[in-house]
Amino acid sequence: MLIPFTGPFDLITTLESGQAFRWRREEEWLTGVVFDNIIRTRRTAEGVEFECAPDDETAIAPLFRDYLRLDDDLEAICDRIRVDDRIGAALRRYPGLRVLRQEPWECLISFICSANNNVKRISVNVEDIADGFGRPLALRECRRSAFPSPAELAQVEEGELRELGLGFRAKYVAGAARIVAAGDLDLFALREADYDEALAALTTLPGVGDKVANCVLLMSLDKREAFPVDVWIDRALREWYPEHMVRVDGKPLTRAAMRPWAQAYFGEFAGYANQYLFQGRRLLGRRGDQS
DNA sequence: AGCCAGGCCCTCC
DNA sequence: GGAGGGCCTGGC
Repeated sequence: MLIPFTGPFDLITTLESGQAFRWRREEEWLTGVVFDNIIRTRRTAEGVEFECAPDDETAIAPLFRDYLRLDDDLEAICDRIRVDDRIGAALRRYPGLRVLRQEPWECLISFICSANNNVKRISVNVEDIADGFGRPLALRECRRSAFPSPAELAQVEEGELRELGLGFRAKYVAGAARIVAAGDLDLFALREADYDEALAALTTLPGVGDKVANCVLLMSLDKREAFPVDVWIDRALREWYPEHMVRVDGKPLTRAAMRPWAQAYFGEFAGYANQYLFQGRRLLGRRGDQS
């Protein structure tokens, strides 16, 4: 089925930008698991082509379109965040890169798993959680698993998660699952809450600090002003905005201070700026200079 | 061998 | 509020 779309959108770059961890690529095709479906998709000149299972494509199409945020006016957003030539260079380098609108629950657990971890192993962790405790899915010869619901994951012991290789994150995942499953935190309700309230709610969860919370807020809870500061953003800002990264006493800004600075500097779509800065700096490598 | 990976949490100042 | 250290695991 085709989702018609002729605007700016780079499907491969977006799905491989480290926002989501379950997409796998073969040539121009990407296969992932969203909305309890295996989805196989590619970009064409006419739009986004996809097939899915087990649900009907007509049922999944609007959800998948929403997931890809095709209704966001990307050019207008980029115009808003292009406040200098430094962010401007990153915007030019990755045309069509979008921020996803993911499922909050999986997004939350994924980024709890991201703590002091690398993208490759995060992907393995998330896949192992699904294979271990989620429903099996099939699309043609492809076999994957749905991401387990809060109720399903809440029944899993920390020890079982450690056996999967989650390490110290196992305790956080198990703890967060129990809280969400118990109804003590309604993730979807946070889409209606304002940024500060949603941030405060998320950071009550174990394993969720400012960085993880901002990832979940940006990538699944509609808070486009969210600005997660990780090691890559830390490097990007210090290298590209050095004059703004020193306090009046001469000491460097802490990460806690970098976020509000960036939100004020880039404005209401700071999260989009974050994604372009992240992409730009991450692809330079650990010690790479800008070139 | 040692450091690093999309941090969080706890302790101490 | 801010600095420092520990933490599972795997790769280079």
